[in-house]
Amino acid sequence: MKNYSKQREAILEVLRCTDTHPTANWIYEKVRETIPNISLGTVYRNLAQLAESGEILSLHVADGFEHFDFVTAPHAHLHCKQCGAIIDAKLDIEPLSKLSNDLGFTPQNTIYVVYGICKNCKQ
Amino acid sequence: MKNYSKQREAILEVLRCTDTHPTANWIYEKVRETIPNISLGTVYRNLAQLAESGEILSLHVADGFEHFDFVTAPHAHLHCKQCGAIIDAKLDIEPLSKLSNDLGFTPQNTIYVVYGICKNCKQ
DNA sequence: CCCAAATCAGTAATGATTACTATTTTATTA
DNA sequence: TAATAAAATAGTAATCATTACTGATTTGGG
Repeated sequence: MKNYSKQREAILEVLRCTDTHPTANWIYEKVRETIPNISLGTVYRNLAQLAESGEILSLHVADGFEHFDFVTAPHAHLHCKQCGAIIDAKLDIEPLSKLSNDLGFTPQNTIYVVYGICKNCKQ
Repeated sequence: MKNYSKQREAILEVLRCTDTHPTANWIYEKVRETIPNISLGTVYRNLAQLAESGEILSLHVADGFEHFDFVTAPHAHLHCKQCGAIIDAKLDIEPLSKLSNDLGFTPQNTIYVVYGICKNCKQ
């Protein structure tokens, strides 16, 4: 059902080696350094597939871009409204996925996004 | 700085009277019933302004649409990957924004999205 | 080696959102 | 009430992240 591809491997590798939360286009530019003729569509398709299978996390914040995260363990994302940075934060509360059972909802994963202003932008 | 407009009033009224989490276009269609020649751009502009001022909540989930919520108090959103429904859920944990973080981040509001499958779609 | 399914590169199309402009509305002051 | 500037609007055009499509290439199992 799911075959190996060196493109997908390279995409995962790029994501593994960054601590930011890049967009598809950023990853595309990065992967092009090793696979110059890779297609942007290929990047999108593989990212969607990896997110679907739970290997990576897809993150939608209020900047109009889809962001990706190699870390799938529950954690919070602090999104600076000014500079656009997405900062990881430890989650020292119980994940929400435990809560939603009384509604008959089967949770798969939870995204926490805190909007605000980061340290740098505040001065 | 901010003047009254009957268009903004109508947009807020539509949002106040729905328990779903509509998109700009859905709100546009609804407001057109009372203001037939309102412009879609006007709906977008006012929703952005209302979200910016904190009167409503802007919600980005993995369906490519921006959704809006009249309820600004912290609560979780259960998003069904199958039918696309967004269901409100009580938040019986301490909101993330209250948590002190040593990252120097100034939180303004937090969005909680739980992805999964809803009761109906599960059968 | 052979074949079917999966994946790809390259390109075109989609469509939610934003930008632009000339006109109208609002709030204030005289 | 009239005059004025700022804010908001309708209508339309432009943007651009993402998706869809197509014919070629790669993968994996027998």
